[in-house]
Amino acid sequence: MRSLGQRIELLKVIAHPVRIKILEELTKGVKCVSDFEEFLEISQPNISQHLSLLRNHGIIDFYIDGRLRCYFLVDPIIPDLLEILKKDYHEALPGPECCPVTKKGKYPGDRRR
Amino acid sequence: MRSLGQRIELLKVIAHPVRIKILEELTKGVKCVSDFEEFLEISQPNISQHLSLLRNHGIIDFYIDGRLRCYFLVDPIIPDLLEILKKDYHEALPGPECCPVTKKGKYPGDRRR
DNA sequence: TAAAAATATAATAATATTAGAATATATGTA
DNA sequence: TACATATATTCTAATATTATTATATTTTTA
Repeated sequence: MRSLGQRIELLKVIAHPVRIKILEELTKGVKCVSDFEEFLEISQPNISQHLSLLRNHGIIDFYIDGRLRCYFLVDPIIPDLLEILKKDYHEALPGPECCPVTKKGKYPGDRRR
Repeated sequence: MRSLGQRIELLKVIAHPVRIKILEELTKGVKCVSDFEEFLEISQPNISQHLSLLRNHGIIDFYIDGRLRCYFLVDPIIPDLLEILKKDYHEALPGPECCPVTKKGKYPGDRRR
């Protein structure tokens, strides 16, 4: 199982608008850097930086085709994670029924709120 | 559906060791602040700060019981997300079969790597 | 009503993340 | 071999996040 540290790392890496867009594109298939330049409105060096970060974390990889670098997804958690993030959840979780027990709770009076 | 911005916000909020521990505890049930003090090795004000952040994002809420604040989970995506993060994925995603098409790709030579 | 317990808020200093600018590298082509 | 194309790397300034410290608020209890 991923350690706590690894889970945090993964979340931090994904939690950026450019990087999540990159990953969403890659779930559809291989893309080279200049493909990304078409729809990400940031500079080429910046795109490369984000791609490197994703690669250093083992989330994506690439193969070389001439002077192109073709990136693709490697980490299988990514599609699942992206899917859940897009899913609609209508109901909030049910609140605690009544007087649930916290360690210090004694509930001497009425519960408020 | 959650907007891109909302998805990023959510990920950023969760991507912190203390906050993810708080959320994992809350999937088990209600906890008050001093319950958290027992197993998080950080100061009380710091715990409060993290709880406030989670609350401001609508991820948790609390009710008041005397001088206790009893926190509980509200956002239904959280248990699903935490579960996926812990799940074991053995295999990497299958790499691109052969010569997948990127916009600029012409594959004149051999594919390397 | 004064003291204590439980928790929150505010200000700040330390640290991490980010984008931008300049430059470098590698490969294909004229 | 010189040039153009595709992409990466390095350094830096701006910004955001974090933990710490001190203090405030609210509620119960003596």
